[in-house]
Parts: sequence; structure tokens; C-alpha cells
Amino acid sequence: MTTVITRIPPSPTGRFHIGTARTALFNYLFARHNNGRIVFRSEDTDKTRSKKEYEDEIINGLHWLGITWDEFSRQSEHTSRHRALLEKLINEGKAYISKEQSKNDSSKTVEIVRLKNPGKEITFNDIVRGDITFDTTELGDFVIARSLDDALYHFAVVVDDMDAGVTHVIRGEDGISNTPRQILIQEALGAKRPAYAHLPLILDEKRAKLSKRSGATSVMDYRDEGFLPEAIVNYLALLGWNPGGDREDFSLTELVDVFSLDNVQKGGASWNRDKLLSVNQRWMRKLSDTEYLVNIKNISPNINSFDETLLTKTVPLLKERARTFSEALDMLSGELACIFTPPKPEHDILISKEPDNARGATQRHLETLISKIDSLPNEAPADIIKTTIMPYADKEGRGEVLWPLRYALSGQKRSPDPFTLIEILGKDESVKRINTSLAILVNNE
RNA sequence: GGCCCUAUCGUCUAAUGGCUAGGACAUCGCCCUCUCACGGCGGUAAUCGGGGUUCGACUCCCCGUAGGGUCACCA
Repeated sequence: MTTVITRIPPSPTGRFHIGTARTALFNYLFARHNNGRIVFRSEDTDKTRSKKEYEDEIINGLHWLGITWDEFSRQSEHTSRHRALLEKLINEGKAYISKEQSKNDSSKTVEIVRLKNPGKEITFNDIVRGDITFDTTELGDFVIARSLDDALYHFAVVVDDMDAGVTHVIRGEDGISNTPRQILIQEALGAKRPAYAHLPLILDEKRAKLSKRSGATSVMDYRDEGFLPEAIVNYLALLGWNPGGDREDFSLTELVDVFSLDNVQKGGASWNRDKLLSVNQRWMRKLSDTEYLVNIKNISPNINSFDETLLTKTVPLLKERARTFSEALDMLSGELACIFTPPKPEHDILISKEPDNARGATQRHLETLISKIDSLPNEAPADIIKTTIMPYADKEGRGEVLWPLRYALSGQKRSPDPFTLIEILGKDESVKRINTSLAILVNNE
């Protein structure tokens, strides 16, 4: 039994794309599940488009997701090896140098290298799809290098995979049509054919291949928006694969345990932000309150302007509402802002629910509530507060008591329930706020 | 257009010849409830079409249809 070796070969010509992350993830899961090795190779042979910053982003992003590898290399470091094999093929008559007019600059003549195509049918087995057959004659003598020192992608990949001992090529479905040409190169080189698995593509809402035009396609955008790496991994793994049951909640290590290429889907899967949001919320809720706050701080350092104690008490409310950390951040200055900033209640809203004798009744309720809150022990939890207040509310009418109370505390038509608010704000601040509303009632007389 | 791949609720999917076709997200309704959110319960919703094979097809075969991918001196 030979060791499984997979590869993660991103080209650093753009940001860390979701598709790159998904392919990397499946290579990672398959290799780790089989106690194999993973080779990371930066496919940087396009000198004009490759950028170090992209490579850094991809590496950082992969690590952020928890994806690791055992070997690191850059394709550009292998040019002498490529040249040697190119020369070998030419000497053996399997490839030849061809003087042609440059396609990029028609005034120039260049010496490119073409593979002598035996022109036969190639059938390869795809783990996901079964046998796939191509007639390679239509490919002709295709170009494998711009020059002896400048191999093209197909040639470089085949050589590098061969040298790294790659046993399984797991990549996107868009690689299917590249496969016969790569096999032709392998055969010319006498390389062993690896196993292939072509993953279904991730599609956008319009069911086209996910591209820059499809919206946020960089994993880093999701990180910056406050998504958890665990959620991205969990969601990505289930796009085009599933272990066969109803379970949907998987950490990276759990995925390694159950992963298999056998149950990879064949059809493309479309990206669904709503589903991702719900997966993310599930993972956010698993965090401790402290971890939760750290994550909010990571996306917005100026959260420090909020009172730390109040912030900590607010986390449970955020957990039940926010699906991303940026949503949580928005809530702190939106629907939960009343916790941090004393409200400015309006007279008419305070009593708007009351029919007649409204003002007098509301005033009486609020005064009663103040004395009840005063009688509470310090740091009383919401359920104690509730049992203290509810009998009175039930007697006088819940809406007539609870609405002014909650509105006095929050100044908002929509807010968390009054008991929770009192718990978070504390006795003193709560009474203070109710008194403010009382004053508004009286002054409007 | 040539070649290749694919086809179960709106979306992600389960069911690999034998069930009222299951789950999740979304959606709708009810309950909880002063509001919001959470939560609980329930509903709507799918095997692309036509032929075979078979006692029996979501499942196997063929033909259509539709969608996608790929056709570089990019990777």
C-alpha cells in the first residue's frame, strides 16, 4: 500500500478564491483521512500575473481555515528540471522545437516547444465519474513550453506531480478537459498516471461557475465580514459531498474522520449565502462569551468604546440574533444600542397602547414597578425579575404594564424583553430610566 | 459550434432495484409572547421528458431536452 499524496496547487494570480479553498479542503481531507501527505505548490509560472501578495493571502487564508501541508514548493523553482525533461523529450523525438511567429507579438519569431501527439484515444478513470474517453487527435501537436526555460502549465504540472509522487489529483470539474493532454505528456515522460477525481463546480446564484463577477468570492471577504473558519469549512465540505446521513454539523477533524471520495456529488452545487449564514450562526453559538467578544474585536477594534461589563452581559443576546460578527457589531449600535446609551423616550409612545385614563394608569404602573425593582436583590437574574413583576402585569394587563416598562428601559419599539434588560442594566440604571419616563409623563401634563 | 460532464423540493442533499421519496436552509402557518429575537410544533414544495430492461424503477440502458465545463505561446 503506497502512501497517498495529494496536492494543493493554487496559482498566485488572484485573491484566495472560494473554489481554491474548496479544492484544497478536499485534498486535505482525503490525504489526512488516509494518513497521506499533502504537497503545497505555488503555480507561479505566469511571471506577469503572479504576485507575492496573492501567494501570501492564499497561504494565510488556508492556514486560517486550518488547512496544513507537509511540503511547500514553488513551480518557478523547478525550471531547470523542466528544461532537462524538455530536452530529453526533444532528444527522444517526442517533442520538437518549432520556429513560429509569436502570438503575442507578431513581429517576433519565437522558438516554442510542441509535443508530438501520437493522436490516439485516451480513457482515464475518474473516481467521481467513472471512465471518461477523449479523442486527442483534435489537440494536435500542442505547445508545452514558450521556450526551454519557460514551460507551460500542463507540462510543469505533470513534471512536478511526478517528482512529488502525487498519487491523487483532486481538482475542479473544469480540469476534466485538461486531463487527456496531461496524460499524453505523462506517457511521453514515462510517468505513472495518478488517480483522478474531478469535483463538481461551485456555481453562483445564476448557476454559472463562481467567478469574481458573482459577488464576494474571496474567502478573506468572509473572514473580514465576521464568518468563522469552522463555518466556512463545514459549509464548503457539504457542498458537493456528504457522509450519507442527516448530520450536517462537522468540525475539520470530524470531517477528516468520515471523508471519502465515494460520496462526492457529480452535479455542480450553487453557493447559498443564507445556508452559510445559518451554519455560521451555529458555530458562533458554540463560542464562549469571551471568545465571542474577541471575534467582534477582530473585525472592529473600536468596539473598545463600549462598556466592557455591559458588553459581556450582552453576548447572550447577540448569540441568539447575529449570524455574523459584523451583524453583531451592527446590533450593538442598532437594536441593542439602548443597553449602552440611555434612551430618549417619547411621551406619546410611552402611553400609546392605553385607551383612556392612559397617562394616569401608566404613571401608576411605572411607580409600582420602581418599588418592585427596588425590592429586588442586586444582580438578580431575569427569571427572578420576571416572577417579581409578572403577577402585577397579569393583574393589570400585560400590555398596559409591560409595554411602558420596556419602552421606558429601551426607548425602542423593538427590543429585548424588559426582564432581560433590567438584569443587564442593573437595578439603579433601570430605576433611573423609569424615573426619566415618569418625568416625561408629568411634564407633558 | 466541436468535445466532455451533469440532471431528486427554490437551494444543499438522503434514499446505490423494493417506503407515505427523508433531512437542512429558505418560505408559510400556529404556539410561546407587551415588541424584537430565540425556541417548539406543523404546512407548501422534488425524482426533466419519452422509450426500454425488470415482478418492481429516483436508482440500470437508449434517445431527446436543459444546464454546466472546456476549446491559449493563462493557470
